[in-house]
This record gives sequence, structure tokens and C-alpha cells, in this order.
Amino acid sequence: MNVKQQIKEDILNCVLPRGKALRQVELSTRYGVSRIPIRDALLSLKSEGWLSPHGKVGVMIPDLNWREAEDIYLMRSTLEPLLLDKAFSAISSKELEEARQYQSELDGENLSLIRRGELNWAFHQAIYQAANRGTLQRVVESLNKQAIRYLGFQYGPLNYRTTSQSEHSELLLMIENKDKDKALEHLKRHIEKAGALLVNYLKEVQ
Amino acid sequence: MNVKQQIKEDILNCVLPRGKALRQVELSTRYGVSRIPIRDALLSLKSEGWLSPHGKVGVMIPDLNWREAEDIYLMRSTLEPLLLDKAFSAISSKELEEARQYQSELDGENLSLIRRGELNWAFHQAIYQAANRGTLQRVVESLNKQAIRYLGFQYGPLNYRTTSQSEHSELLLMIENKDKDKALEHLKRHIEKAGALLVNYLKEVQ
DNA sequence: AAAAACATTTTTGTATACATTTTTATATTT
DNA sequence: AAATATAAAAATGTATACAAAAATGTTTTT
Repeated sequence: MNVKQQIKEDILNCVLPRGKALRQVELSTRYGVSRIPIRDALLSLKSEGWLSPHGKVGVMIPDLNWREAEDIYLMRSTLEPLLLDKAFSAISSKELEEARQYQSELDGENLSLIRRGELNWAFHQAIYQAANRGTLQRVVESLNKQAIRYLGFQYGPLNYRTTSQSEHSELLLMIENKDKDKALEHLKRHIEKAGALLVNYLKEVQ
Repeated sequence: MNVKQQIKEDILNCVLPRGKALRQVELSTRYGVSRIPIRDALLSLKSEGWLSPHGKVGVMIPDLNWREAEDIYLMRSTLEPLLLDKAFSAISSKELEEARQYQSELDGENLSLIRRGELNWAFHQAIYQAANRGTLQRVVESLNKQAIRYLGFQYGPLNYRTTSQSEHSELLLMIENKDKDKALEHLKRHIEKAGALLVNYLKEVQ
């Protein structure tokens, strides 16, 4: 696994200190590489929202907060139906099969949080790719990947797993039945519900 | 000016070759720095959509295409009203004054395309910042900055400048009059119109 | 004693050198 | 002659060394 992925894991597992500046030399000894790939990884993670600036210089691991979660899910619930809309008529059994593949993988018990997040995105992406809308899809992808940082809550205290899985099944059914309006609405609600649950929880614990 | 900005300018002014891989050594001699800052800049520009991957390795300047433009403006027209909605009640005369400042700067004749794009974003941002929604705002910012690549068309053949300026004035008026619904609708139309004009033009020339 | 100026230390940014990977050209095989 | 295998070239990725900038601690001044 490359350094960037390792750092992501370590952010999720709270191995790295939160709130204070991450030092490049420290990380380079920790991960056994020079500072250059560390620097690359930090810049990249910053641009993806996994890290935030620390004063004039350096980066740090930002706090999770409900405002950010709310923004992410608000955007997802707005943009993903747009994407599904553009994809809808082009979705074939090939895409549906691929989506089901990822869905069944999500039933596994011993998956890391990151893997779970990636599979969740893979499921949605399998459907969206029929839209052939690279730019819109990349934004939605980035939002989904940012949401991974909050997955610890959803799969932990909130116990959202079974709900999410059954909603995925329902979505696939609606797509199979070519019921576009219903599918779009269902997708929007699916995302809104997950968001609301998460935001409420975050507001409580803060 | 730093290397990244220089490369942006050179992309906009079609100085760098489009479609073929940009070579790091070539760029490093061109801009008089070593390969490291060049590499940083290329990675960063790729993540911002100014460059796209070239095969397995390297990056290239992508073609402008109507699909991307349509996606960008579709997202903007969806997300920016959300942002204005959240900002609305918190917009004071301070923000309006700042917006007017940028607007009057936009009347200038001898502005580079990048400067014009930045000022246009600064105008919108001045209003949006009252929302205090960092995550949503960053996505919208990134979309606005991607749109800069297409500004050559809007300020050139499409001659959109005066229309845009008067629409900005109308928006500010609606905000002053606390007419939220009208302002949201107007903003959405403002973006949609710019997008439709651009997309139609791009479809024609391609 | 508080504030400002200076020196020291720490940290990041960049250049050069080397390792690895990818691409291209050439030779070999069928 | 086309396809595959191999070797050479070119490009990117990474390590180390150095330069610039930022942060910190100390001294000086008021």
C-alpha cells in the first residue's frame, strides 16, 4: 500500500495526532520513505479535504464537524439524482450486475472502514458511469470519498448498515422497472436520511 | 508569480501544446526551476481539472468540451443558490460593499482572462462567505475556477460581459431588498443562461 | 516588567543525483 | 509480414543535500 493510503488509514484509526501540525520528517521516518513522497501525499490529502492548513505552514488533521457533514450530504443529495437522471436510460443489465456485485461484497463482516467506503462508492459509481459525465461524476466521487471520514459513526454508533443495504436493493429494483421518478426520489431520500442521521449524531456528541 | 500560475496563464493563452504529454524536464527549463516544483504544480493542476492524465503516465492539456462546461454550469446553478440561501440572512452591508468593489473592478478594460475570472469569483464569494459553509463553498469555488478555462469564449465571441455585469447589479438589489426567493431564482437563471450560451457555442464550433 | 530586536533552531521548499518504471526502437520468432 | 520478445532510451519517482522561510528562545531596550 502506498503512503497516501497508509496515512488515510491512520487518520481514520486516530493513530496520528489530531489538531496539531504533522511534521514531514516525523512521517518520513514513520513510513520509511523520504520527505518527497510524504510531501506529495500531504498536498494531495489536503486538496481532498482529509487535511487542513495549520497556520501559515504545515497541515493538520481537522476535527469532524456536523457542518461539514451537512454540506457533503446536502451536495450529494442534490447532485447524485442529477447524475442518475442523466445515466438512467443508459443503464443496462451490465451496470446493474456490477452494482449487485459490490452490494454483496458490502455484506461482508470483516471489512475495513476504508474498504467499506470504497465499496459504497463503487456501488453508486457502477450506476452513475452510464451517464458518461466525467466532470459531474468526479465531483460526486470526491464528495463520497470525503464522506468516508465520517463512516466510523455510521457503521458504529448509528448502526446504519442494514438500512443502507436494503435501500440499495430498492434502488436497483426501481431502476430495473424503469421507474425513473421514483428512483430519483428514492436516491435523494436515501442520501438525505443518511445525512440527517449523521448530522444529528454529530450535533449531540459535540 | 509562481510556476503554477504561469502554467495556468500559458494554458489559457494556448502557449503550451494541447493534447500531448507535458514533459517535466522541458517545463523545468522553460520556467527556470527544477523538476520538483514543476511536478507539484502538475499534480495540483491535475487535481483542479486544468490537466488530465495522459495514458499511464504524464499529464496533458485537455480539450475544452461542451459536456464538461455543461456539467460545471449545471452544478453551479444547483449549488450556488443553496449557498446563497444559507448566506442570505447573514449578508450585511459590509458584504454588499465588498461585492460592489469587485464588480466595479470588473468594468476595467485591460484585465487578463485569469484576473477577470478571479474577480468574478471574488464577487460571488463576497456574498457567499456570509453563509459560513466552508465545505460547500470550497466545492463551488473549485467549479468557478474550473470555469475560468472557458472564459475565453464568454468574453470573446459570446460578448457576455455587459449582460453579466447588469445581472450582478440586479442580484445585489434583490439582496438589499431582502427578496430572497427572487434572488435565488435570479442567481440560478444567471448561471443557467451563461452556461447555455457557452454550451451552445461549444457545440457549434466542435 | 513588557515590548522589541536579534540570534538560534526548526521546518519546509528546491536542486541535484540516482532508482525505477514506462516507452520506443530493434531484433527474433512464427 | 505480423506478432512477440528483448534491449535501449526516455521519462517519472524517490533520496539526499542544501537554501529559504518560519517559529522559537534570548537578549536588549524602554
